[in-house]
Amino acid sequence: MFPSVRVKVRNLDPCQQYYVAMDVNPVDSKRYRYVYHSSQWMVAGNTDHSCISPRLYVHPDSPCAGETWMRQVISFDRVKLTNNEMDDKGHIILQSMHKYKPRVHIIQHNPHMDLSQIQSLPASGVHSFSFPETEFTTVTAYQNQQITKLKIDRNPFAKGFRDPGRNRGVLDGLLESYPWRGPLSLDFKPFALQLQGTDGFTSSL
Amino acid sequence: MFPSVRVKVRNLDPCQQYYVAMDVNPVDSKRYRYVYHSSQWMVAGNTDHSCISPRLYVHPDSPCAGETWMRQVISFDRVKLTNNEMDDKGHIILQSMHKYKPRVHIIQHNPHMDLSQIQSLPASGVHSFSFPETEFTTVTAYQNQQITKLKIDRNPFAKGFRDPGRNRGVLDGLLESYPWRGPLSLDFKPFALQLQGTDGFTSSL
DNA sequence: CTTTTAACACCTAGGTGTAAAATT
DNA sequence: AATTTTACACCTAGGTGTTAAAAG
Repeated sequence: MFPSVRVKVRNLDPCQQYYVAMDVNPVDSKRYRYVYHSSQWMVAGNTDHSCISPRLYVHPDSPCAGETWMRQVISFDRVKLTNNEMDDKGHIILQSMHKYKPRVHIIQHNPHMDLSQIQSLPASGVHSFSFPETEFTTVTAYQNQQITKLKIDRNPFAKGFRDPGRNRGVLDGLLESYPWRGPLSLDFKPFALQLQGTDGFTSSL
Repeated sequence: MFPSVRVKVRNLDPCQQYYVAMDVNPVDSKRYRYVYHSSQWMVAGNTDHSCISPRLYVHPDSPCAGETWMRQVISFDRVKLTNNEMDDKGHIILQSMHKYKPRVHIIQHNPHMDLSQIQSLPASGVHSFSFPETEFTTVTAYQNQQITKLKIDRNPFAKGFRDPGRNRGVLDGLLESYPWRGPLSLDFKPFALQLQGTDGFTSSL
């Protein structure tokens, strides 16, 4: 998943232990198609079969003290997406041509529970955050050439496809429409959610 | 560090949480030199200055339930050694031309303590194990050609130096003198330490 | 003289988009 | 016709011993 979700969190108890996790929720029950001439995603029908329960990606630094979580940008750059409903590698399962929105969860560590293998969210002690600007549409082949160029330009692993001369102008325009101002900001005080920046965001199924 | 220390552990409380860690202790206060004609390490003097407190490598799966630790071979294949006393990357600091022996520690997770950043062993709740056959001598350049060949043959990252035709006979002899019978075995019952196998073992400083 | 460092070629391991083929 | 899969070249990232130079 690139760009990856990056988050800063505040107002945790420095001495308390927390798990931090991410999942990805459907925005609606619609299937979409991309209309080239208007450069827009349009509703193309309803979701066939409702999906399995969404998988949880637990941040590999978990569990960790609030102090440590707050000191760093929390980056979910190892999250993997798949459209294979039979996936056995723990990847997050999504349906192609659908809209999704990531959620970030701050989970208070309860010493009485063994969370080392958690696969779903506990019933209590969880605060969840999501950011409208991180909504994205899943594809198996790119529909929007601007997204392709954004990825080639920003992802180090795609360096082989950069064309230093020819595409410069295109990229400049791209960076305007996909601002890149740093990590999202979580404030742990309930009802005091605050955004610090935005990330352009796409899936790369 | 190759070969890496690999260990199986038994008789943990399946529901208890444990940290597993490794450190490397000096065997004596002697400096050694390798004598070619007798293919032996000989004492060459005493250690100049006694070292800093040994660094602890905490296994990245920590903390984890006893059940999970027992289900898998615990492999310390990410341990890094250095002779740089000013190292700031958390590597284990050793002096070259000295003898060392790794120790494995099973640390009961105390919910009242934050062990997520432990740098030294707690005063209680620790069981430590070491295996005589894992003793090794540190070098900055290989002294013993058998060790070189063992590493080239067994380490996937050294595949580029394998010579399929010419060295076959030499390697066969090597494998006899450096048995490779699988992971070491830890039994958590005190005073019931039991070895299941042995690892040939060298540093690659 | 012995020991250590640094640049190097050669690997493993795995994250990219591309293009053609396969599927629906 | 639209969507998905597969093989591929091209990267990043980093673990090997070698070799020649440097250090002691």
